Amino acid sequence: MQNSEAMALSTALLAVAGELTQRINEGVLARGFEGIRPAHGFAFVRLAPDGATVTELAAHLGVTKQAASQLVDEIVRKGYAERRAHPGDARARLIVLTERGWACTRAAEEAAAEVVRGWGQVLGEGEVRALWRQLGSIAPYGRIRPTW
Amino acid sequence: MQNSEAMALSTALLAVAGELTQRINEGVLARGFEGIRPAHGFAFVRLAPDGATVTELAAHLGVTKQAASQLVDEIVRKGYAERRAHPGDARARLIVLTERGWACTRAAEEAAAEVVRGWGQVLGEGEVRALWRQLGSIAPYGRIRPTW
DNA sequence: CTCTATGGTCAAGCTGCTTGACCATTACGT
DNA sequence: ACGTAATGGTCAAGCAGCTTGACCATAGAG
Repeated sequence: MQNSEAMALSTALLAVAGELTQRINEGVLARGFEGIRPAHGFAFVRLAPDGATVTELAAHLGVTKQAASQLVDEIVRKGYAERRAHPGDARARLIVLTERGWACTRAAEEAAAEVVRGWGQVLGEGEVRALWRQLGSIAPYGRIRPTW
Repeated sequence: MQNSEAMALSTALLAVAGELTQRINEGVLARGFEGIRPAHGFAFVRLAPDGATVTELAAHLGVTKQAASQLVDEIVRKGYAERRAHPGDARARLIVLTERGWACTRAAEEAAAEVVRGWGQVLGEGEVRALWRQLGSIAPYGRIRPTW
């Protein structure tokens, strides 16, 4: 594959990713969750299963732990998460989603599903699943870099 | 497709996009083009064919024209582009890439090709082309939003 | 039971974006 | 033509989110 073709593929991927991010964020805001930015969504993804420490969150987001701490301040202040004592390490705090945080996460899933349904109308269900499988097998582990 | 599946697909897409952006940027820097950020790359894409005005660039990047103007200041100062008189509109200026700007664009294409080759080793050439076709048909027109 | 490493926060600074104001040129309405 | 509004662009100030640097509390290693 030629370099220019690789760049065309890259551009298409980044365009789709940019639009997806924007539409999910708009969908979340439209469902009444104010003051939420895409970076918060990436944080929620990491917090959702069982919570995480500030340091773990920082690694997931690819920022300093100070920045992650500030982000946690913000979502705590807005009622989406809370800091709890960490079981087994008195230094650490476990950040967990509140019920409102979970509701926000569900809203993001709904918004994502809306966008993906639109893809399904263009590509068909089978191709969307193929896309999922392909992206899943080339996606890096663990970390998401919301910076570009 | 369930909401949680749509979110998993979205997460994979965004993870791939984030890694791609990072790797392209690293590749460009490694080829000796300093002081370049991903946002510059998105600008170069718009400037490459025939140049563009600041306002057009702002629309492409999804930022204010003041921000686009500052970005142009920066890439002009670093020697990647220059402002020329606009033929046919004395208010406007046409921003065009310099030879160094073109060299940087080619470096970005090489870096993108490296990443895509890696995908080819996992998926195979045919699937990568399928990915390209699928993404191309769901990509939005014109604008890229480098904000999330 | 020191000594070092780790989790977390506070404080200050920087960068890239925004809003607001303004000038030059163009397009429109009469 | 001519005056008014719209458009392209820049200057200036402010702000939000990130960084670096310093620091404290607890954990783990010897």
